[in-house]
Amino acid sequence: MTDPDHSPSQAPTEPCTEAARGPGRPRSEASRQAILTAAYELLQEKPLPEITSAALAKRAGVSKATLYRWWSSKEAIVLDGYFDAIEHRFPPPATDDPMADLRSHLRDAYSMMGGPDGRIFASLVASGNFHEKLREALNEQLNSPRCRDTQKLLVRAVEAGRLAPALDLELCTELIWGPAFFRLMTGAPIEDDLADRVLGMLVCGLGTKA
Amino acid sequence: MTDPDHSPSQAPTEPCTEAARGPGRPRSEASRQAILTAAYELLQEKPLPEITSAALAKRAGVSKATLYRWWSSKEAIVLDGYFDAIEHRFPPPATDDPMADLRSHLRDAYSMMGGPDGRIFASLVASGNFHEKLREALNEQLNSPRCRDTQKLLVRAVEAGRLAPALDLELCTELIWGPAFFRLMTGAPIEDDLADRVLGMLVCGLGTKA
DNA sequence: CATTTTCGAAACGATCAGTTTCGTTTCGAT
DNA sequence: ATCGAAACGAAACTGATCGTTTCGAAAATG
Repeated sequence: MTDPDHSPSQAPTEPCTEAARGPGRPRSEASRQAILTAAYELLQEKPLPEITSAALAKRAGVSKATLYRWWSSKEAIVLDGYFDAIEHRFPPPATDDPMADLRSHLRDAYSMMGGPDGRIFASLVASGNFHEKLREALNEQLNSPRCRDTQKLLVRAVEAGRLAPALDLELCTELIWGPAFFRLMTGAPIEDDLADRVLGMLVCGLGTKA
Repeated sequence: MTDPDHSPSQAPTEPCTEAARGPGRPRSEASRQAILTAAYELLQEKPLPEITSAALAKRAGVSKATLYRWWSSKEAIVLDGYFDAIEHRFPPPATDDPMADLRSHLRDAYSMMGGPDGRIFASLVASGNFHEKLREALNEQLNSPRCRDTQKLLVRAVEAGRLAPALDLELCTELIWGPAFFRLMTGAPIEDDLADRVLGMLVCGLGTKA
């Protein structure tokens, strides 16, 4: 019978970041980089389910054996490649104007979501629905940190008296990011001015101004 | 190769409800229903990619040939099964209180999203990322109609003076539905009171009260 | 130089979507 | 009644991809 495999063997996903101390041939750093690069390149060309381990190996110029020696699954490789590529983008702004920072942060995020990396992100999030490991990694390494960034900026705006005190920060974050997720998942484009429009409408509220 | 363009996609989705006109054995309505029911049952048990056509056929008590005689793909079958099951749920409310209607509409939607049907919806939306046909069908037959419902209620609330005039209805809708999509895609639960909290925060806005 | 480990090539076994074949069944039309 | 067109079930069949393994050769360390 089929059983939801869920890797019986504990994942060798442990990619000894540190140099091998023991004797013997050390891991090839060149291959590692080639694999991560190939993964990101392929992600730009096709959604995750259409990326085959064979194509990945071929693009990277390594064998499949090498892939599975260091990663537990195709998903793990591709995710690493994505993280590796986008790791140092969009550091949260930190000027002395909290609202400007918030707007700038949102613009960065929405700009990313609207471009090629957004499509990649969408395909990863979508795949997360079918691979709990993938979803968790995505949440822990991308979504949660980004949401924390947003919340820090929100807190600063509240402290500066620009936003209402006692805000539900988590809900705020979801309202802010919601439209991007909505469009990502429905396939609608994310225009350049969307971030500003979202922020504007959110700050003002839908209600009639008293 | 035989003509790959069997029937233009979604056409066989709506098979003759009436008896077949031409000669020959008419289509088995029992099989059709059994297939749709089986599809919905399987969707409740596992995400779409894990549903095999063989399992679908077995559950419905039909042969795979019958499946593909009437549907063009596994996705089309499953989508039909889902639509068939949820078709007549949650008609948009229409009392004389626009804001109450809006709240009630949102509660219904979020309640669905938070339950088993929401998980199914999530898996379908996620799969839509990898099947353009599926995404389009989902948008046309579910997302767009629901958003139109929301917008109608918004318009009525505006006309009643309960919401600000000249609202960007599309953006409003995305803000309203955004948090549900966000949670659906990150795997976070959707609590019973989320709809009210979203609506409350949206109507008031994040800004400091003037 | 010996040890240890990697690497590439290829093969393996399994699964799945979708198609085809074939013999049987069903029903409308004659 | 009966004929025949089309639907039906069972199962074989395509063609593709998957994760994983095996094996010998290459290479880096001590």
